[in-house]
This record gives sequence, C-alpha cells and structure tokens, in this order.
Amino acid sequence: MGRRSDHTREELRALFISEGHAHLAQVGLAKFSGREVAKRVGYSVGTISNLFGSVDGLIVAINSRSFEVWAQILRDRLESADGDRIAALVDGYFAFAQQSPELWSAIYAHRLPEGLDLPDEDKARRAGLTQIVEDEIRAVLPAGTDADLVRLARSLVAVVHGHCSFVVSGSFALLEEPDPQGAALARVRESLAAHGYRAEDFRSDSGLGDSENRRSL
Amino acid sequence: MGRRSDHTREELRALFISEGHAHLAQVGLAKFSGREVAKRVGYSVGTISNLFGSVDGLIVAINSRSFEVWAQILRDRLESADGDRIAALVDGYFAFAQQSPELWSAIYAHRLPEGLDLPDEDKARRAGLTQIVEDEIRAVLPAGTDADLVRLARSLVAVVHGHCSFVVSGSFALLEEPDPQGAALARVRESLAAHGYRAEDFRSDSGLGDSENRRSL
DNA sequence: ACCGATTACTGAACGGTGTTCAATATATTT
DNA sequence: AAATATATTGAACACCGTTCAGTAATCGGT
Repeated sequence: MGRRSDHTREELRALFISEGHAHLAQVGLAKFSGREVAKRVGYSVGTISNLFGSVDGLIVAINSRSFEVWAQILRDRLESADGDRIAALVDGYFAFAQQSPELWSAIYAHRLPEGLDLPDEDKARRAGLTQIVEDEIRAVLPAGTDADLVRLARSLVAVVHGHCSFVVSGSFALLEEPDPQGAALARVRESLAAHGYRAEDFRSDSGLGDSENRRSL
Repeated sequence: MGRRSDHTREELRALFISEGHAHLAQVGLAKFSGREVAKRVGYSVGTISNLFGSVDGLIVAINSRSFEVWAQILRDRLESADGDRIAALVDGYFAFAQQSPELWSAIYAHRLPEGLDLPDEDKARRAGLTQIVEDEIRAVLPAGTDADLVRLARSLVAVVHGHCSFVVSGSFALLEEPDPQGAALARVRESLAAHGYRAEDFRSDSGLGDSENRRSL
C-alpha cells in the first residue's frame, strides 16, 4: 500500500494518542508497545516514527494528554466543591492517580533519553495543572511577592505528589497509613497555616490526617 | 559448558546485583539489559531466571541494594551533623537521589508485574531507611502515641520525596525554584512546628526555602 | 486530460530484548 | 566406578523499536 491520506497529519496524531492512551492505561508503561498501538489504529509500524519521531515521542504526547484529563478533573472538583477548595484540589490530585494508576505513574516513570527534552508545546499543555493550584493558593494567602507565592504553590504540589507517589507505587512507607490523602491534606494545611492562611470556614474535614492537624493546633 | 559451581548461589546473586547495580546507574531503567549484566558477570542469559525468577526480580534486588546504600548515606549525614539533624536527614535524602539519579528513579519507576509483590526479605531491607527517619522524629516531638508518630514521620518522608521527585524528573514544576531542598526542609519544619517541635537550637539554616519559613513564623 | 513530481504510508530487514528448556558437564552419593 | 543429582548453558522463540527503499495516491502544471 502507498499513500492513503484518509486523515490529516493532525487527525492521525490524535488517533495514535487516543488509542495509545487506552493501551497505556491497560498495560502500563513497562508493557507498552508501539507496534500494538499501530495495529489498533490500523496503520503500520513506521508511522509512529513519522509522526512522533520515536515511540518515546508518542509516550510524551500521551502523557501530555493525561495532564489535560487530570487538570479537567481538578476543575470539576473545584466546581462541585463546598467551601473547602484546598481539599478539593488534593482530592482531584489523588482521584486521577487512583482511577488511572498506570497513566499517572507513566507520567513520572517515563524519562526521555539523553539529549532531547520536552517540546515547548508539551510544556504548555502540562502547565495547566500547576496553574490551577497556583490560582487557588493565591486566593487564600495574604498578598506577597508573586514569585514567592508561585514557589510555595509548587512546593505544596510536591507535598501532595509525594504522598500520591507512595500510594500508587505501593511503597511500604504508607502501607500502614489508613488515609494517605488525609495526611497529605493535613501537611498542606499546616504549611498554609504557617504562611497566613485566611481561615474562612474550616468546617468540613475528614480523615485521620486531619485529626493530627486538629489535635496540634 | 555444564555445571561450574565456582560460586555459591548467594555469591552469584551478589555478583549479579553488584554488576547490575553499576549497569543500572550507567544506563537507567529504560535501557537496562539483563543480557548485558549476564555478559559482564560472565554467566549466560538463563542464569538470571534461575537466580531471580526474571529480570524484574533482579531489578527488585538491585533496588533493595540501593535502599541500603541510601540508608547508609543518611546515617553518615546524621553522624557528621551539627545540631540540625532534621536538615541532615533531608540532605541525605536528596544526596542519594542527586548523586545517583538513575538508581533513585529506578526505585520508583519500577513496577513489578501484576500478581507478585515485594518479597518479605526486600521489604525488610528497605524498611531501614524510614526507620532512621522515625527514630529522629520521635526524638524531637513531644511523646504521643507511637502509631501517630510513625504515621507522621512517614508522611514527612513523603513530603521530602515529592520535592525530590520533581527535581530528579526535571519536572518543569520546580524549574523556577532555585532551592527545592530548602523548600522541602521548610515544609517539614512547618509541619513539625505544628506538631510541637522542641526547638532546641535553630541557629544554622540556609536557603530561600527557609526564608519562607522565617518570614512567616 | 494527462503526466511528472511530490507526498504518505508500507513493511521487510535488522539488531536488540526477556523467557524457556533440552542438553551437558561437573559434583555428589552409592 | 557407576549412578544420580545439580548447576549452567545457549539455541530457539516471540516480541520490541528503528530504518528506509519502495510503492501508490495526490497534486501542480500544462
């Protein structure tokens, strides 16, 4: 077979990303197969190299797509949140990781080979997630330099990320923790409090992690 | 060639782990090759399956070895620490990750296939690291239930882990953070303070992360 | 309407991977 | 010394990602 042109290049990329996303969610990064994805899409092996440069390139694109799905989950949780928007953020962070553990861990397990780094387009696609958090943190802390606020927001993302990572990877470190998400939230609240969190309404909280918080404050 | 028996089974395992450790540090998990390790050790392909069940089994053993190296680094830092033992812990955590990024990320990037989970022996080998942290946290907080203390200690490990993960993965999230380790330490101190940290001497601290801390307390 | 030139896609070939398991050569036991 | 048990091999297999000459559809010019 030769030229087909039943899809534009962009449509074809979208097809591979979509099918690849599903495949990655099923089998995980270790067993991910570009050949398999090509077969499912109905195109030949070489097409991946044409479109994405390499299988690594395809995985990068798939992971960027994951970030978009993830960000949308955060927005949904914020939308349907009661007053406690910080809890909603933590909840959204965990939600994606736990409902799609293979997709989530692929994001952090995948390291692109020496030399090339993330295309700018992918950086932009992924920035949305942290942006959401930054905006929420800004709304809840006393005004300071924006640079400091951005740094704190990302540091708090790291706090939640660490807990999430231990849960998904099944690290023994959190095996005995009945409520890792609660613990993450508690740590976030402790740091926010240290930075002058405007307490509004603290009413609804749950989980043992928060009891730590309550006990000591 | 047939039977050789120039090493006991345990010696042979140690050989593969040692050589595999070096190989993993060089090329990273994605390019890790069991065949290559076997060649270096001077044994044939099949030997890995005999000794470790599979290449995944070998990687598990290598990663457990990494935990031991890592724990030793923590102990060294504690030994040569000035008064600030918490900073020493954070420093040790980052030190291993940054001096052996491939080994560190292999620990968390490797997910063992559906079905089998970590052998008890490996769990024990890996527990040493968190044990060190637990002991230090216990020494520095007012006495409470030991269960709560263990959970808090591990949660704090997760806090540091998250920052470390973002650094090693080169995640854009911390690109604008000049001192991620300082940020991790600041978050840990904020949580410790919330739980009644006995402040002893706070004298020597450094880094922007800590300035956040100082400003807000 | 035709015909190069261009483009999109193919898929066999290649070198690599992990796993299996009959064959084999050394140890150990009888 | 013979028989048995054990440790190790390595060819065979089925997969993987990358390459690239080849081919067929489309396009631009006449």
